[in-house]
Amino acid sequence: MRDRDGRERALVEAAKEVLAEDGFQGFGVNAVARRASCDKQLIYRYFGGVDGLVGAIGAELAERLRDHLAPLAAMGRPKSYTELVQRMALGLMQALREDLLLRRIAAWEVSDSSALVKSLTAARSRGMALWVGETRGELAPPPGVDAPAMNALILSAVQHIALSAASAGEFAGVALRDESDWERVRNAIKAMVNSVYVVRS
Amino acid sequence: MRDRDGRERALVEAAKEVLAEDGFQGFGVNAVARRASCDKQLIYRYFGGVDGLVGAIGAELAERLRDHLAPLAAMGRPKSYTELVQRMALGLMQALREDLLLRRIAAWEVSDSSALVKSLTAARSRGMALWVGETRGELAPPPGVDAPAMNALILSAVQHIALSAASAGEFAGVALRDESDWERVRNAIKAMVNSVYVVRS
DNA sequence: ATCATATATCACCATTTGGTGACATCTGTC
DNA sequence: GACAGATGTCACCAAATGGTGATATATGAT
Repeated sequence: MRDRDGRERALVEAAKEVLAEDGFQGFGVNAVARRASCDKQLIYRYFGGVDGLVGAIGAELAERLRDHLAPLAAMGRPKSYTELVQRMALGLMQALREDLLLRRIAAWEVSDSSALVKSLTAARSRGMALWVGETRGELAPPPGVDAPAMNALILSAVQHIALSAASAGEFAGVALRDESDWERVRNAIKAMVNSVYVVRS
Repeated sequence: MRDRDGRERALVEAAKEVLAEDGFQGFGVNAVARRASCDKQLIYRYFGGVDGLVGAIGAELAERLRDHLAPLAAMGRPKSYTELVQRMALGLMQALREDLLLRRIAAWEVSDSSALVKSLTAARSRGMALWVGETRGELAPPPGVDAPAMNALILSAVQHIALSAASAGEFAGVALRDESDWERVRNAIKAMVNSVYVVRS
């Protein structure tokens, strides 16, 4: 037996590269096998087809996301719920900006409802939840706010902005190109989180 | 000459149907021609290829979006900037929920940066801007808020939530299925817009 | 050394895609 | 009616895709 584990890893690696570079549209057994310089038959044998390959990517996904969020954890515990959410939002935005693969997967998620992609969605969710669970501590949202819904909106906004930036360079007339553009977005996000979770008197 | 105009319209109609039903992945000359029950050659002759066909869809898009937003206009002028933005956000959300084609185009926009799709993005933007221009009146955002950036975030959130709902039925652990789920989201959006544009003292 | 098995490659299949050239048919003009 | 241009259909092409059977090659146990 030559090096099965190595082959499998090479295939997963190739799959991630193809997905990142060509997007989910060009994603398939032929492209991946070509990239990995091996026969596509191996994909069927080792992963049972493209589904298994995607599953393998998903398995790494939570960890990958966690790595992106790690620097945030190093900042110490957030002092308030507001700060927690701000970090989460800005952290996710930064991760998406840096990581082409993450963006491609996020785009895939909203473009396809096949079971194939559900596993990816689940993995990403898990990654986020994991991080939140770790850094949340005792912090709780102010009463009278539907925090889960609000956070879903905030994360939605971040995700969509990041995707639009990469594909169109702007959204709703707001440019999303150089660093000053992003500074503007960061400020808007902070302000938004601030006002949403402000303690009313 | 048999009925060129009719053919062209039939082709555009077929293109919209294919795009709505199969998404942009299955979109191509073959599928459209098959759907329109005519030869694909006509697509090349009349539209110069798939690009022209997409362009024709784009041309109808602003109007289509405007139709969706029309009921809102019938509510009379908003009393405050907050109300204006709320209506815009909820209106866009409703439009996306109702209109599969709109969703598919939105998904396409974040998945593909080809010039093909740029025209669609532009058309959609135009449609929104058009409506805002019509109903804005004298209303202005409170000072000290970066309204364009804030609105971009809000619309981003709406758009992504609508897409996630259709493809996954949830986002960030928040269910997006029955009407009570959506009521929850509507309330969160209203609350968000409210707090963001609240007049501080 | 032998033999079964895991590993890897190749050749091939039917199907679909985007695209084009050749041909038939209809229609308005002269 | 004859003719030219517009309109429509058909057949075909090369390329790529997902998928599979047959076959070679290396490895480990006996």
